[in-house]
Amino acid sequence: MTVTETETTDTSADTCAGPPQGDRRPDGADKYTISEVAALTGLTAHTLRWYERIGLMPHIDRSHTGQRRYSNRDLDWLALVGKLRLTGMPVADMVRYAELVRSGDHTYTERFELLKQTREDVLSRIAELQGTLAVLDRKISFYADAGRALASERA
Amino acid sequence: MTVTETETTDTSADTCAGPPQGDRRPDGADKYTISEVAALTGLTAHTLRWYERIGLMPHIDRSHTGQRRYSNRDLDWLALVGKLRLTGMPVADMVRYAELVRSGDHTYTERFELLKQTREDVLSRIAELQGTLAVLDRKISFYADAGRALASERA
DNA sequence: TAGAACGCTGGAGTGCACTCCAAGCAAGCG
DNA sequence: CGCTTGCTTGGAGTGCACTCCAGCGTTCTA
Repeated sequence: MTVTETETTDTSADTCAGPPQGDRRPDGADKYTISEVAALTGLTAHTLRWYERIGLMPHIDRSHTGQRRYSNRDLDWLALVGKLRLTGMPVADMVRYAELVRSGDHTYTERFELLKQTREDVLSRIAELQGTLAVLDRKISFYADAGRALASERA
Repeated sequence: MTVTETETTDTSADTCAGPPQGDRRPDGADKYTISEVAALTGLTAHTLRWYERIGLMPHIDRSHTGQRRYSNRDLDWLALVGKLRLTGMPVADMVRYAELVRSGDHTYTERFELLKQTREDVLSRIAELQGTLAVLDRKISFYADAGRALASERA
């Protein structure tokens, strides 16, 4: 048996997290221009082309005149990339992940490790941010008290 | 009444969060060279000088030969800056905050607002990261399942 | 007192993630 | 047909946050 999926069935599940980017065309009629994808993803056309150049995107279908035509599959991939970007993962690492996906099923373990590592990173980043919240709250309440003191002084 | 503190009594409280950067000299004997401060904060000497240049640090005391001599107060400030940096606040905003502190007590409200905004930003960043965790976990369990399937196939 | 180690300055360089530019082709419209 | 709009390319430019360099002076250790 071979697990017949390369980031398709589960990336479409991925999109259930994130903004309700609903306006998609049905599969088979899924041909988006670069500017449509830009509007859908919030990335610029420049960035989309750049992602392709650096190998973060698979090669995108072209129209008979050579213009890019993105598919729902591409949109799914971009949604995942968007999530990974939010984790703070460097672009180079995302490119590495993309390469693993392109290389086929035998890279499952490596992808698994990469994602687990990313998960750890996210967890510690959250902890870090919660640490800053504590400091922020202490300072905020200091200034709130100072404000109250000043107000009562004026009264 | 005037609240007689300019980021001193409460920044020393701030340091209770963060790594146990204990090896401090007592007040009065608190003169640190730039490389000591670098070791204490994890910043490079370059960065410390740069922080000063851009106005993120107050002017640091100098020895009779013109070398920087940092005080405990400076260390406290650096601890706060470190925390703000962890929030992802841009350096320009930290400089703005530093300017407010230098300008005196009448900027309390503005500092308060800035910190509250930062707090909001941190909160939404945490939420964002938790969103990415959901996606990561889904993908990780996909690969874990795939790994199990492959293993049972070999059995 | 020699030499290593540390510190000073202004300014240039680095790496990342875009971001923009110029020049040109292609499609749609009045 | 001309005009606008959208897309193409390789390569150059931008902004941020450092990071390093050259050339010099100072301070510590043997």
